[in-house]
Amino acid sequence: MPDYKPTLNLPRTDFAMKANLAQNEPLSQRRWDGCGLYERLTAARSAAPRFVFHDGPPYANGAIHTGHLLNKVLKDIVVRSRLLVGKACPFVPGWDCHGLPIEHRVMSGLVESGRIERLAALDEDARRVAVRNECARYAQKHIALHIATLRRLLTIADYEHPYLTMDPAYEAGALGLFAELVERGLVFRQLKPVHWSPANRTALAEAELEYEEREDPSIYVDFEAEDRAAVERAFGVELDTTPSFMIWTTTPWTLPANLAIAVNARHRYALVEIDGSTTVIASDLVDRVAAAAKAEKVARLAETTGSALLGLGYRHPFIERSGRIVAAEYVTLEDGTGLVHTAPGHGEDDWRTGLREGLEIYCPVDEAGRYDETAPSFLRGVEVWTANDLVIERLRESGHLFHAARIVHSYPHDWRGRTPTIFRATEQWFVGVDRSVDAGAAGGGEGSSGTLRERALEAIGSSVRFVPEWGRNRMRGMLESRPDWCISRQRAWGLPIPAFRLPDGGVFMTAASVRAVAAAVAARGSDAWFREDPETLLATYEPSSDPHAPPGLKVGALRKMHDIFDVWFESGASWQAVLRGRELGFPADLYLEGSDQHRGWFQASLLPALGSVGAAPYRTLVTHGFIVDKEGRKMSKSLGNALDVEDLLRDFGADVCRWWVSSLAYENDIRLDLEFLRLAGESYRKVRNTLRFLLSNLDDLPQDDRAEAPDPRSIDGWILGETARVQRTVLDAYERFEFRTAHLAIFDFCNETLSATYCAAVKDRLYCDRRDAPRRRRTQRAMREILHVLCRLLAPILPHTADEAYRALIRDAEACVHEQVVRPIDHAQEPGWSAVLAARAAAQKSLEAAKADGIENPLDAMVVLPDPEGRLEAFLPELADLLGVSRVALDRAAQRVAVVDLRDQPRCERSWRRDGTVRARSDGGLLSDRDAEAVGVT
RNA sequence: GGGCUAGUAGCUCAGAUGGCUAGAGCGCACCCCUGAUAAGGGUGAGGUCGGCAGUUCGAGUCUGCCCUGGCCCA
Repeated sequence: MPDYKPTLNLPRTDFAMKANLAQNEPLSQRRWDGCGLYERLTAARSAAPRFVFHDGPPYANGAIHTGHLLNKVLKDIVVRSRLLVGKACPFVPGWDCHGLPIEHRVMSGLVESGRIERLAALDEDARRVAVRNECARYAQKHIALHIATLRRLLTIADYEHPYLTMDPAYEAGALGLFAELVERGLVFRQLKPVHWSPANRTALAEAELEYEEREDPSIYVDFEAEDRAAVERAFGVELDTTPSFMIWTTTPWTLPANLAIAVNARHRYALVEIDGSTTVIASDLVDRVAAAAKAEKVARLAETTGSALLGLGYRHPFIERSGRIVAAEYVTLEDGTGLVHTAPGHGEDDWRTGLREGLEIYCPVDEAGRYDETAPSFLRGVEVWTANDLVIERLRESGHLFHAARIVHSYPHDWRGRTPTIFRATEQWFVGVDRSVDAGAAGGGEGSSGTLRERALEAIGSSVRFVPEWGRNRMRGMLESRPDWCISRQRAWGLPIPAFRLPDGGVFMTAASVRAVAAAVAARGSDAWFREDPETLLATYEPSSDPHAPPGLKVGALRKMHDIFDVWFESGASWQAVLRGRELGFPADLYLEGSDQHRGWFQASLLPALGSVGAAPYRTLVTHGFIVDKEGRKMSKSLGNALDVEDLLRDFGADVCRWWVSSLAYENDIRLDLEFLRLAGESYRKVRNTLRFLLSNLDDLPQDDRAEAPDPRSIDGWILGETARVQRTVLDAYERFEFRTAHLAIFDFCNETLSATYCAAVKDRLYCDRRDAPRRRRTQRAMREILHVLCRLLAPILPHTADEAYRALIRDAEACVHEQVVRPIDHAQEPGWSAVLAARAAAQKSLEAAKADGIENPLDAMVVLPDPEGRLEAFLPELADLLGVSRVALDRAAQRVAVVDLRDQPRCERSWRRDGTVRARSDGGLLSDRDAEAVGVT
């Protein structure tokens, strides 16, 4: 029997089945970098419609983690899908460089290495510059690491020219924006309590605190009511003595700053007689207080609600001053008395309450932790820690001390000296959200007036698109309740707030002076603030032309102040410093970040933009969720369930990671486990093998082969119609940021439409038809067209694989799919195909059932399809291939599919089909007519 | 404690305006192919739709409460 295998047109391609991504992807990356792909695209699309997509700056610290992977891959799919439709999509990656985490790290390093001692010899400014240099180096190092990994992730961006918030041009942009806000009257100074280290005379951030056990006094204090009758009315009783309000505190030293007592309006409060004193305590806490004080006689006289107590007055126990009862939600029944001593200068909650109630933010404690001149005489000059006992003694003497004990509790300490810290009100800079924007100020600013809050609510309510839509509601809630924005920090590593101290103790900073400093910073970086004197910094400032300059201002008499900006202010200025500064376009079409940025960067960007240009800096906000582990728990290093991105790239490859990302419902939490990536890898291989099968059958198709579109009733006409449909679906999904829909459409197309249906059906003609048979060529041309479409549609998700396949397709190793634009493809769908596919499904079930009768191979069968309306007739030439059987017949009278056993009929030794034409040929083999013709025998 | 959000087969997800025996892919099981071969094809088994009440002729889909996660606040 002749061996016919060599006469077949079997598949051939260099496109390997095994992707070897970890090894080959870096080669792709190098090839793209080598040809300057980003720059080439920028140049090629310079006149094209632009999609302005602005990157939010990750913090320049640590390594790229899985959250970055998610974020940056989603962004890259956006960029590449816009490039695919011919748009220009400049994408400048950014890094947030300043801030405490880096400064903290650097300081720890300096302490450990002992170099901190050497810095101590320097003056204040020189020390700051030295620390800043270290910080800058640290940031730079991590940015380089980030970029390397992001490149390895196959993201396309202007990595040669990233924006760094520590670059002079950026800093100047941020200061310019700040000047606008100053000009519009949105920036002001106000006291606010911060964590303070009396030992080091410095403000501390939350991260610089270490909580340690500490023993403190625990005292219950009676604050005498001012108006007995009012209390009687509140409780509906008559009394023969003036009652008091009982508070509990562990910081007696803050009592001199007491200005109010807070209650929870919803709780119940009791008027009690307890060991001789008549006082008010939360009903649920009476027993607890009595037990703590070992009180013997406790009698409840009456009860009322917290709201009934609001507004009642009391006398301060040792200062000539009155206070009143105010409401606060944070008052709980956990401990104490349910009445909270409130000192707006000594606590964050107290401060908020104070602002709301219009209380003074009073803080009689200086930076060394000693009372100032405003304190009562027995405390002046005394350290707060010593004051505790003095205060207690004074309360005891005057009969206001109900009970005193000691308590061991967790208390914040300065991370360096391990000394206890206090809350102390200091002057801070704020951007006011409820101040009306001074629209008349020079420089304009469109839009109506209104406050930042009003403008923000309006912007996100109408002019910004949210994906997912619920982001709008979430952000609205946050904007409605957000406080004024405290933009100052007392650190070294940051952008200085360019304010000066006047000789009279006042503060000098105007829009014009900020702009002058911005010019200096633009030229010499923000280190200039620490290196230069006020005259140099304000070289371009002219007091006589600044209407806001204080009279008689002498620049030489100014002293620099040393607050720096909150890093959120800096990153929030990116639209100004980058989009406008580099003329990339404003506002941005898109910001895409994790949903935590509804409070963070989105707001930090929105508020200043509304305050200066009067418009939101973005048109659309897309947010994604957070990576969690297999069980849905937060992923973190400390929990030990974090996955390393470098490991993932090595073990799975960037394309597989990206394929996984594209499959996600990214707006929710995202579970990640090695198992999921393994599954993504399998589905990736399905796509890859489909590409490979298509490519491997084009080996002999002449490059210049062209022909008219195939008959829509042919299988090739059908597949081209399907291809067009998939392209529409995928492009539409990309457009709407529904990458998952694109992923599914592509996968389903590769898996079902192509691999299981089309490719299986056309194998026979590809392998067995004469090489240049019209039917075979028609299929090859269809496959080539499919590949052109598929490579492009895959390019945003699988940059390496799509490019690899594309280069194999057009047989040009230098080609690049990423420079290609989507192909117009318009093939009509022949409506009869749905009946054909339904018949195919029915036939497959019948064939499966026929296995029981011994017909295990479909090529041993003929299928008779019922065709009552004759709808299948036009497709008859393709039906046998489509069903994978040897023959198909149609029967108008039949009700159901019939499978006919052909095993007694001769089988073609070349095509293995029993199509009824098989007979012995001149070469001695058994062949069908088609195969005899292909081999050239008779 | 508050705002937003999620909980549907082992896994990832679909399931406008409430309406037939709740869908898809992967995985799994069984079978076929051995001319896509560390590939390919077919068939099939898997779910009390987080829990408990309620509204309704009828609820995965509406309401309330609860449980378990996530983000942001307090």
